[in-house]
Amino acid sequence: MSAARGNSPPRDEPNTGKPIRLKDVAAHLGLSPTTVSLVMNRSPAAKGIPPETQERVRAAAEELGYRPNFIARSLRRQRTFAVGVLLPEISEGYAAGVLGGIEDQLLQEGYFYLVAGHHSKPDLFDDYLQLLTERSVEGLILVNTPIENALALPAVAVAGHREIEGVTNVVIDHEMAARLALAHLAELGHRRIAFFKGHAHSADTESRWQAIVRASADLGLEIDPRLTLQLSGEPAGGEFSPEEGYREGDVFGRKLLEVGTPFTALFAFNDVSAIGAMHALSESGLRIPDDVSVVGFDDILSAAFQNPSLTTVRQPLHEMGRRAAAELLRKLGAPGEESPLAITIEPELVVRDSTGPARGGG
Amino acid sequence: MSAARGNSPPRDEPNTGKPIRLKDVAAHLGLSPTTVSLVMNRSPAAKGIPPETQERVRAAAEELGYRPNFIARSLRRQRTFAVGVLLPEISEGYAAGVLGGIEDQLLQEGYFYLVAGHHSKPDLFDDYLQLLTERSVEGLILVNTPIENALALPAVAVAGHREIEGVTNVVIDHEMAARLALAHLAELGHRRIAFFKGHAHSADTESRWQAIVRASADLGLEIDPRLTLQLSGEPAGGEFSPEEGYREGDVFGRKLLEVGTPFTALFAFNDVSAIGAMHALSESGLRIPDDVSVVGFDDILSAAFQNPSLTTVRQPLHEMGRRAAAELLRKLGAPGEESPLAITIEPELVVRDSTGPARGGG
DNA sequence: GGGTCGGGCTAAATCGTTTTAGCATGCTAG
DNA sequence: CTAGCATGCTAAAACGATTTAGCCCGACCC
Repeated sequence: MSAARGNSPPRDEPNTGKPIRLKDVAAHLGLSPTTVSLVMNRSPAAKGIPPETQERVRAAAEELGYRPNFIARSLRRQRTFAVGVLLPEISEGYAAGVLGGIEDQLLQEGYFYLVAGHHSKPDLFDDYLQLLTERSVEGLILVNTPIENALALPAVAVAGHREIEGVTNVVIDHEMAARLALAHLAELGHRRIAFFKGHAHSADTESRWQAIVRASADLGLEIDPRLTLQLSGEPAGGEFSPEEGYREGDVFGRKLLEVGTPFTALFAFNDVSAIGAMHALSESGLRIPDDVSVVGFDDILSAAFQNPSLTTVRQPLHEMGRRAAAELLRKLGAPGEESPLAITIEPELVVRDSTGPARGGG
Repeated sequence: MSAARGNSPPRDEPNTGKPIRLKDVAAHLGLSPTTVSLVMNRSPAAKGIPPETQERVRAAAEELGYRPNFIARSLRRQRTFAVGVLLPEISEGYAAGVLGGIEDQLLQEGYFYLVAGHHSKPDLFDDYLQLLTERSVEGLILVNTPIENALALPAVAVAGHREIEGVTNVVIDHEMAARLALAHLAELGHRRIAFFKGHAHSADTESRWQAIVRASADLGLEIDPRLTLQLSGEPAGGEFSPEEGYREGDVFGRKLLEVGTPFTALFAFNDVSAIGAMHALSESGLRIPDDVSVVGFDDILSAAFQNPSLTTVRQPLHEMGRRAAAELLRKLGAPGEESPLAITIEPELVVRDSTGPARGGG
């Protein structure tokens, strides 16, 4: 016999053909699938298997290029290491930012995720919830997605609208946001500050406004109702388009001027309305920041590209996504435990060129 | 017996407890799992089952709230209806736009997808490729992701750098892009046009430049080498940051002025460099578009928010994502068939306020 | 009356793992 | 000499579907 030399047949199929199954490794070694499984998973039950055998198994697995089939494993263990993410639309800046953070955290922890964009249509929303559940995701992250009923799975919401039993909300610390922005303006000598309030149906509107009222009081600033305008655009269940917001800011900037009450600064509800207002103001011959300082909210990409660049309160979207994912994984790991109703994230003031010393004031 | 009336026991567990299995439905009906499976899947083999029984099965499934377990089904059928998406980073505008299109197309066709952001690190890239493969994705979409070797799965690349055996590239039609932009400028009377060329290692740079050269010739425009600047920033394997690009555009805008050769229009390589250049130009006292017209490329969100708003060649990112996904699904559906090496997408000229009639020209 | 046919199902194998329960074998202790 | 106990493994039953190969029974044909 010429093939008596090695302990494996002389055929050479390293990576070719079908993937290697656990059974193949076992057969290759003359062991049972059980043993191989035990070793590969470093199961506590493998303590009865001598180190030498374990080494043999691992070497064979490596040599044959064995990759466990995740589907089969999921079926047996009833774990998919996947979570579902529901959001209005990926290409929208807010959601993309948050999703980036979710992604980082999840992949780092060995999870994957399935995303469904419901385009703010409630029926699609239910459908996708159904589909994700069928795919056996272990938990859910809702970004800017209103829900009606309690969910069957552990869930975390970012920019959640309602409070739902068992769903943790990740929200920005509005108190801090208001304090940062107003303290900055106050320091620059501003006393007469105009405000854009958010849309009536946005979750953030009321809490942010309350925070502004409190912070103003703390800083000894008076809020003039004539300088407080409520943005009107009715976001159809979700976000409104940038163009819309921009135009609205433009309109409201003009309205502000029509009021006739003098002011030296504007704290807008978000960056798009701030940018619109900047247009309106500079078209009326006012110079920013010499005549009027403007502060936005969000720190969207274009905030830095404005002329002048926009001072704004940054929502750390990435961080919010990370925290949401981390919290969800914590819930998954500790099913019994109580989980917080809300997680607050600290905003950051980004000072750029749209704010400067008050004109008449200091 | 008091329970002799109905054909099902009087307990009422509609949704409570564990999910319903196929076996449960079968038991409930006194049929075999085989029959139920055949009916539920509308298998051709179910033609032997009388419509009446089929109706009974479907009614029971509905009543019990049966939802097939996707994992089990995937294992048996060796189909996951999932594809993997590799991209540098979600929060980057380009990738988010494309991903939005991918998402729309895939969900519409009943597929889900797993995303992995490799942050332009080649080792992470390989790891994720491995992980996605283990999860049995059926195909891959690479967004702005360079690969070295052929892939084991059907794949489509968006903004692919190299040509790889078996990978279809989705690319923008640079010929058309150049023609649109230059015809627009020519129509406005511009003859002396400055250009920013892309970075040396960007895949688009060369083909777009060639297209510009050809389109110029066709339109009877001369390209002045003194007015042709090559952007220098070396994007470390991926995209460079907006701030960087913006600053670079600023610098190159200034350089352009230093050259001293007169020009009435600038066609930049992308929007961020165009925006930077607009800054530099207006700081030097030139008015846009009265003195100089500027055309960008990409149509990023902030393009519309500039002052003046930027005329630009839009890359339909969403559409590119859609097409990529559609092509991948086609490949999956027709494994043998040859597939195109490239799919070209038509760009669109978005005329805004940064372009106007040439000053001296007439 | 026996063979054939087709209608209406079902048994059992399979997908690739994990996991529970236990089987040989040899050694030691009594 | 045998009970007891490690040691080193394995058989087989899950997980929840799909799918192949038939089975049983009654009707029809000659």
